[in-house]
Amino acid sequence: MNAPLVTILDDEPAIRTMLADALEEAGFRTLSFGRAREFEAALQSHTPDVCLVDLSLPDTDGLTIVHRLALEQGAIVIIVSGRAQVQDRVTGLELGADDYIIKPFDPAEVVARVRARLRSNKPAAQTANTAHFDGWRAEFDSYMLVDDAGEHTPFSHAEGEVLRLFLDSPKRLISRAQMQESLGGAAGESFDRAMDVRISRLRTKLREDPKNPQLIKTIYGAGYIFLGDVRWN
Amino acid sequence: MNAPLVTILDDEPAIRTMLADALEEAGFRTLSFGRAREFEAALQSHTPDVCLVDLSLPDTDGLTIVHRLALEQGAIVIIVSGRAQVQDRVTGLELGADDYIIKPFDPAEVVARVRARLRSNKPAAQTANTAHFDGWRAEFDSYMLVDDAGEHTPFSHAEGEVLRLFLDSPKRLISRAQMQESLGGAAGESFDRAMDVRISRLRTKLREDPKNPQLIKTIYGAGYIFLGDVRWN
DNA sequence: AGTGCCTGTTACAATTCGTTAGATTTGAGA
DNA sequence: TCTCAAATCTAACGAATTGTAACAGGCACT
Repeated sequence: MNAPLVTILDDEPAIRTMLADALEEAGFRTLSFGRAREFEAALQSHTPDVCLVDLSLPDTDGLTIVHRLALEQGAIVIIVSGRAQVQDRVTGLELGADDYIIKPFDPAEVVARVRARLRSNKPAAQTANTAHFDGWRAEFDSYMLVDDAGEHTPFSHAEGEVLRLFLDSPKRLISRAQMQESLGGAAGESFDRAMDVRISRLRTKLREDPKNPQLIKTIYGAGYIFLGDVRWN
Repeated sequence: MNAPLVTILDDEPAIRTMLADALEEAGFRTLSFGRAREFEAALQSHTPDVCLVDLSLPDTDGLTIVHRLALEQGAIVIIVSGRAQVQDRVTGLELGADDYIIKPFDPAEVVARVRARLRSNKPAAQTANTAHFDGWRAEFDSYMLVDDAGEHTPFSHAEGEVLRLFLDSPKRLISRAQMQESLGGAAGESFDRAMDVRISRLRTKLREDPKNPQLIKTIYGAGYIFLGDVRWN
């Protein structure tokens, strides 16, 4: 549970420090780079949660970096650029950037936009504590499930662990082994039975039809898969 | 598989039509509203993928709507506002908005930002996991077969393995040896019997006439061939 | 102690899926 | 066309896996 890491790639030192100061003030960790080469080298050992990228770099075309980061590595990329033309912004976003901020900017807005991206984009970099899916809202602060009609159903800590695991990796098979490891997996003898029971109880609270569950599917001999359009907020 | 639905909430008709035109041109469905009351009424029957919201509305404070949409309904909210102060933007984003676009805007940029939000919210660039063939749809995420009439039939993991093999190589002979290898081919003695049974069960779910199967043909002494116009999606 | 909640354990029911076995189909050769 | 062995189909059985109701211990609060 470290603070999210934000990388800054800009050739102007003044901008780097301005951004770094504002972001660290807001509680983020930062790494700054003036050249694409250094930045790419650092990626070997760090995995940033958000990448701020300036388009006009001395050694590379910024758009190439954006494309590689966003589409190949799946990172959250925010372009911070002096190019203010609409066409620049459109192509930047089309190339996979998640946001496009124009210089000159106010550091407070950058922080707000970084937060907004972290909030909803990648569950891996959790900062949010509420998830929405298929007419449900899961509030991990208050341990509550809320349905369309606003009806509240509490869930326990153990149930929340399973639910969080599902909501972090929707539409992907999660094996029993993974579950045991992620959760309090002191792999006991019949520990897998306990997992079954947790899931059964969670299913009940989600009002799943036992004969035909829509959200939590069992894959015989493999594990479970959570189907649901998850959005963290 | 509908086009994403974008709602527009703005009290100026000119802006509504400008946005609607650009978004529909780009392939989205749109719904426009001039007042918060109408918009909220429409939410009862529609669930938009993205909500564009103007902050200055005649009948309500726009921020209230943003807050409710984002935090309670979990919608993607983009504020489109004439208020250009940094403080407005920060509070808007802080309240849960996913983006903040300042008037006057270029419709092309709005489209690009809507796309960016939809893109990043759909995680795990799905490798094609749904196939269509001869009035059927096979959903490998949810382990469901869906017929023309929309009736759902679940298929098991083992059945899905066979089905996927067929759908990957339609109209081509698949020998038993290939099947054993592709699937969990711990080639036992009577393992081919197991394969028979899998196919038999799959045929039942596809409502094949045992005397005259249309989709899965047996080639005596050679293997099986799947006839069907497969289109992956 | 008493009450209520959480959570693992147990026991049994239900499901999945390979195996078995008998029925049916296929195709080569008479 | 007829015969027969091999190949295939599928109902039925059973081992392994999973679902869940019921029970029990632990913990917090009265």
